[in-house]
Amino acid sequence: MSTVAPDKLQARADRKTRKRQKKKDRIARSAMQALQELGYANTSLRDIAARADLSLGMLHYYFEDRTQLILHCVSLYKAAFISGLEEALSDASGREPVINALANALATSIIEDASTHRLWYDIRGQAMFDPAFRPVVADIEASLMAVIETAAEKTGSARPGVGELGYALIDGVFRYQMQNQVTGTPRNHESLANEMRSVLETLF
Amino acid sequence: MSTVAPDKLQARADRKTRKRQKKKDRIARSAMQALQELGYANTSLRDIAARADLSLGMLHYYFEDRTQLILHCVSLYKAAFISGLEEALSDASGREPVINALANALATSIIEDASTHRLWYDIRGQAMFDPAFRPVVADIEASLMAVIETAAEKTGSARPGVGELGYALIDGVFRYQMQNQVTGTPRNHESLANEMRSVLETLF
DNA sequence: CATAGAATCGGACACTTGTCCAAATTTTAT
DNA sequence: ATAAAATTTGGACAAGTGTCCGATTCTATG
Repeated sequence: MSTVAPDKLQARADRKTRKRQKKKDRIARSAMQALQELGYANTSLRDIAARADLSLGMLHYYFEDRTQLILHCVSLYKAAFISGLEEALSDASGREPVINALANALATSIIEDASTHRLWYDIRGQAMFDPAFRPVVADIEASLMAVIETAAEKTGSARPGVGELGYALIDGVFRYQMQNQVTGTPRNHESLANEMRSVLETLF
Repeated sequence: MSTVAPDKLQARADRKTRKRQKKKDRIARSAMQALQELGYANTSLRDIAARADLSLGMLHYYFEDRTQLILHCVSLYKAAFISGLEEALSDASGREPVINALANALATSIIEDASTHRLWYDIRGQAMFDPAFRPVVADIEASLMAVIETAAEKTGSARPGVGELGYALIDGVFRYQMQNQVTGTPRNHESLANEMRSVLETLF
């Protein structure tokens, strides 16, 4: 029947699915624009399609439904933010340098990606009501705790549970900084980093 | 024309508006049930009407629109939660008692009113996208910072900005505790209070 | 008791939503 | 070049939304 070897067929199918993945990523990145601006509750598929210059049917062709599309967007957030933190941390060693690296990376992200984080907090809140979002949220939070944990180890202040508690504390400050950045009182990098540094000093 | 004295008329009008306020409160308290369960994005006026045994027109008769109704609900949250904290704090004096009172009050509220706080965090998140919610949110947050501030004074550890930073830190832990309570791993009062106490010890 | 005004109801209204599909177009494989 | 498959389109569709209003019932006032 088939005129080509099975492994050829396999490779071909793989190429297809990889290409499809890339396309999904591109669509999701476009969708992010609308989601970041309008928020989960106020963004319709038509908003996304319009801002991304895509037809409505396309979204359904690449994503099963609205939830799957948003979930994909959140995964992209995770990849970008977490790997940025890990990189910043990997370059540092010694207590003060590690604290500085973390504080600086967080402050930079507040200034550059405030509206991305705003969307993240929106989705995390939705997960409190819609269980469909919980696995992705739990996954991201676990990664963030792991980042805190390695930072704690690098500063020689690793205690049991420091990842979990540290995440909650840092997140509280980080979210509040984001809120001020978005709703009225933006601060500069130095001010944000200083505040975060003082928190990390008492944590580690 | 009028056969009664003007102050009589005034008193009558006042009684009317007071009665109307009470009714609005009662409706809002009923609406809370639906909102707490379904969240801001997934609660329609029909959900509210059904669960509160009210007609759809009633909601429009007492509240200008959906936003006003939800805003009223959030105000009720503020009144209940903040006054509870203030009361708990007013009974205590001396460093350890104050820290204990605050930690206990917060832990109790996590256990008893987890889904109310879940709604609060939902609304606070909405405020990041819809400016209509920001004044109420800012008002509540200011009250919470004031509570932290007085607690700091009572423990003799008042520094400039302790209310703001303290709020961000405590809120981070409080929200995370709420999340665990709601999505899977509920803890008992002692465990919650202990964690919060250790945070307050380092803050104050 | 009569009656004006408030309170309540149930449904109409215009609009938006997510989902889906048949047809048209483009890409790929033979 | 031709057939087959993948992609893209534009719109249809039903369900759900907030808002609003005429008709009805209740309540208090004279």
